[in-house]
Amino acid sequence: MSKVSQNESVTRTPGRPRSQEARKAILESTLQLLQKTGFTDLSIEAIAARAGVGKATVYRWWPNKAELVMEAFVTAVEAELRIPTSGSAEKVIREQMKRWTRIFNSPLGKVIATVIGAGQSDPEMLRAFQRQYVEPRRTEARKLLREAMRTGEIRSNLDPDTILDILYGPLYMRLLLRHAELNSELPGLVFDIVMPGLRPVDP
Amino acid sequence: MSKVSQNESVTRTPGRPRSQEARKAILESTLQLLQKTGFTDLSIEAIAARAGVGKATVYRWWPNKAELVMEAFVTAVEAELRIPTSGSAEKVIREQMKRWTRIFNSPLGKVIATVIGAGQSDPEMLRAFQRQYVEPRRTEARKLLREAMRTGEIRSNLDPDTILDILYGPLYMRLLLRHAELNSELPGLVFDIVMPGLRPVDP
Amino acid sequence: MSKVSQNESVTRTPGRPRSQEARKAILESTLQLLQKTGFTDLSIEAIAARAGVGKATVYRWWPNKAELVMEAFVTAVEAELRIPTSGSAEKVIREQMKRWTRIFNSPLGKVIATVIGAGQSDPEMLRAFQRQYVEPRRTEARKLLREAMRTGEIRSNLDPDTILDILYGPLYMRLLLRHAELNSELPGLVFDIVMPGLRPVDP
Amino acid sequence: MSKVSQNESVTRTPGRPRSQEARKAILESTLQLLQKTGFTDLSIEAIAARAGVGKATVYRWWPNKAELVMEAFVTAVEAELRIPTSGSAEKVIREQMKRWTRIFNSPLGKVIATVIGAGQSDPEMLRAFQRQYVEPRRTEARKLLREAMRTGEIRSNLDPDTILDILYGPLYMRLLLRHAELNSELPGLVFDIVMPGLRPVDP
DNA sequence: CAATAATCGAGACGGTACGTCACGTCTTCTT
DNA sequence: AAGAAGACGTGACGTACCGTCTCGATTATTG
Repeated sequence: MSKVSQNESVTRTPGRPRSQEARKAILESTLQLLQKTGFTDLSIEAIAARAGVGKATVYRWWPNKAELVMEAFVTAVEAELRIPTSGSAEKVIREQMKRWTRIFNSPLGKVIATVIGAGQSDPEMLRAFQRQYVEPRRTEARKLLREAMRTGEIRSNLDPDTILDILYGPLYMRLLLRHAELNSELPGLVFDIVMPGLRPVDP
Repeated sequence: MSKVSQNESVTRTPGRPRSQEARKAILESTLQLLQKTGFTDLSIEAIAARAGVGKATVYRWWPNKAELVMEAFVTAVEAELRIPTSGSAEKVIREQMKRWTRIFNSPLGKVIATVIGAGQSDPEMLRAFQRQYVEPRRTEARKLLREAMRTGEIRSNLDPDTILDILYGPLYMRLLLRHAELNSELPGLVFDIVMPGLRPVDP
Repeated sequence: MSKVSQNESVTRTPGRPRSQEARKAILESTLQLLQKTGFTDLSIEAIAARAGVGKATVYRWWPNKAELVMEAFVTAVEAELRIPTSGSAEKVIREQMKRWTRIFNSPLGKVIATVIGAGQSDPEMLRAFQRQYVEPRRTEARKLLREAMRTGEIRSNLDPDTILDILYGPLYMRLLLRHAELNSELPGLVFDIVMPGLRPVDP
Repeated sequence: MSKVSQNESVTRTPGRPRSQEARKAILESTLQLLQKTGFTDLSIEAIAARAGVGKATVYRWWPNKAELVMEAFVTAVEAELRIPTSGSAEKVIREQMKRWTRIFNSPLGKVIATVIGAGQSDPEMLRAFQRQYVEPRRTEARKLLREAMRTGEIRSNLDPDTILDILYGPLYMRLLLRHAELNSELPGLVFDIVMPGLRPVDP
């Protein structure tokens, strides 16, 4: 029995290790440039230049612009991914919708819109977006709804995903189509209209 | 009195008139290439080549890729823009949602998603999309809803745009995020959940 | 019978014609950079930049650096390619050797050495060098020697090319190996040593 | 008395000694790649990879590609550098010229041409070539010629270097310009033409 | 019916960014 | 210390499109 760290032996790869400074600088300048130029006009050349990094270093670690933007985006969003509060499903969802309305109106909202937009020409990007952003939140939200169904807070014969799409759809639609303002009152209005349809029919 | 074309003061400009063959060929190849490559990878160079047209001819009539795509899109969508049926608001909207679900699943759906996607990096494009596609339909739909409010079919203290966003939001969300299937049952499910919240409270 | 220029009908190709300004600027900056940096360090990027020309314009007309350098070289050398004087073979060759000694010591000499040097790693370049530079001069020189053989000025059982290699070999050797000075006296020294072996044995 | 290594003051540096396997592998793969790709396309990256060696190991011992190639070249040529036979100057030189004709036609000839070619863009390389290859042989050849002048075998008022350039010039010229074949008969032809000019005038 | 004028195709132009390759240097662990 | 492995910033490669610009040819209206 030795003091060798068990099977967590990290087995360092040989060679010079990846520079964390470079990685961070790249992700940061990606995010900054993304906010001012949009996805299409965003060039790897400019990202590398602003990060003080060789272009090859970018290509060494990210296969294309989409993956790089996704990682930059996820890194920025990470803190926001959790559903923080607890309480009745109704209260939690209401607050969560308000929170995302604020996020959609912040610079991050522009990035989210850009990522979804880019995903329309880049299936890989859209898949990454689903996997890293949509699905984690959906999973938590579905759990919340199922629990609410069990307790009788909402009707139990509904598909959780459909409910979520009805609640969040208006927010995304206004984020992406910009046909109407995405103001702080919208979540409340939406909720008030939708809620009656969710409650059990007979008290 | 001369053979001047009557009073329909067309004031033909001198010089060779615009070639309608070229115009059609350009719009058609734009649409075709758009469906197979997405907006970003769509190049004017390729459009002109496929249309058998000089590049300058494209640039003479459309200022940029976005406008060209918009015109190609609107030309293709034109027939679908009207709300055809009449009857109770409930019935009309229900059918209209089903109809758009079908369109979203057709090749045209891909084009719509592409146009919205491109709009995220190109404000001009998004504005053209709103003006030429969203607004005409909204206007008709708003009228329909206001009439239904007047007759007491739905509650009168609601914002028509919010209602429309709740109904169509899930469709657009699935079109753009592709996180779940956009099948023919969705409109019914959405409608059944939302409708109770729209009806007048006390019978 | 019309005044149509016969079959010399130039049949212009369609499209914008090649820019002669660009062509000249490229050849000139090639020559200038070649003299200061050598072949290896000569970059198409730098040539294009100095010529105020797009890189693609260079690549449109020359497949690689070697061909470009060859054309620049030949353009510069063109005026020197003729054997100008006439008289006895002995006198003509003697003067020609002196002339090339001067050329080898001029900036053009550096270019010639560079071209031959580059040819060692680039067979295509060497072939172009032979075709465009060596062979034209050889042809004239061979003719001169054959005439001198006919008149009995030099022995008739010798291979003209061998004679030329003996006479010019020392010049090229010093140009390329730089092991000894290539001064103005060398041609005379070489000529005096070689000449006895060229004259008919018995008068 | 200590375990100090005796008086054979080799003063070994501390640390791991240089790997002779690595050195040989590098020189060998340099030579092999040189024969198949030419100097320009020869990359340190490829040499190191083929030798199974880290790039830094190459750079630790050779400052640049030119020096590395020179050492590889000299190592290969070393055995050929001596003038082996003795006898009359005429006979020795005649045989030496034949010998180099054979060498020039062997794979080594390609390497020599490559080295001279590379030297045209790399003064350092040319200097190394002179120092390590040209000069040693010249020194011996000059001595031979001066002895022949002393014995009256050849005229004494000639510059040995000029003579050598006349004799070897044609060989180098054909090696480098490839305008004519460098066959085994050439040395004899050259020698027969040049020799009369070397012999004393009056018998 | 010629002159004028705008459009057409073709394709060259000066640019910008692409994604790749090798450079020569560096940082890690191993020998 | 020297080794291999391999990441680093740098810079040129050759390519693809950008949007603009000449060309000659074509097709209309105007004098």
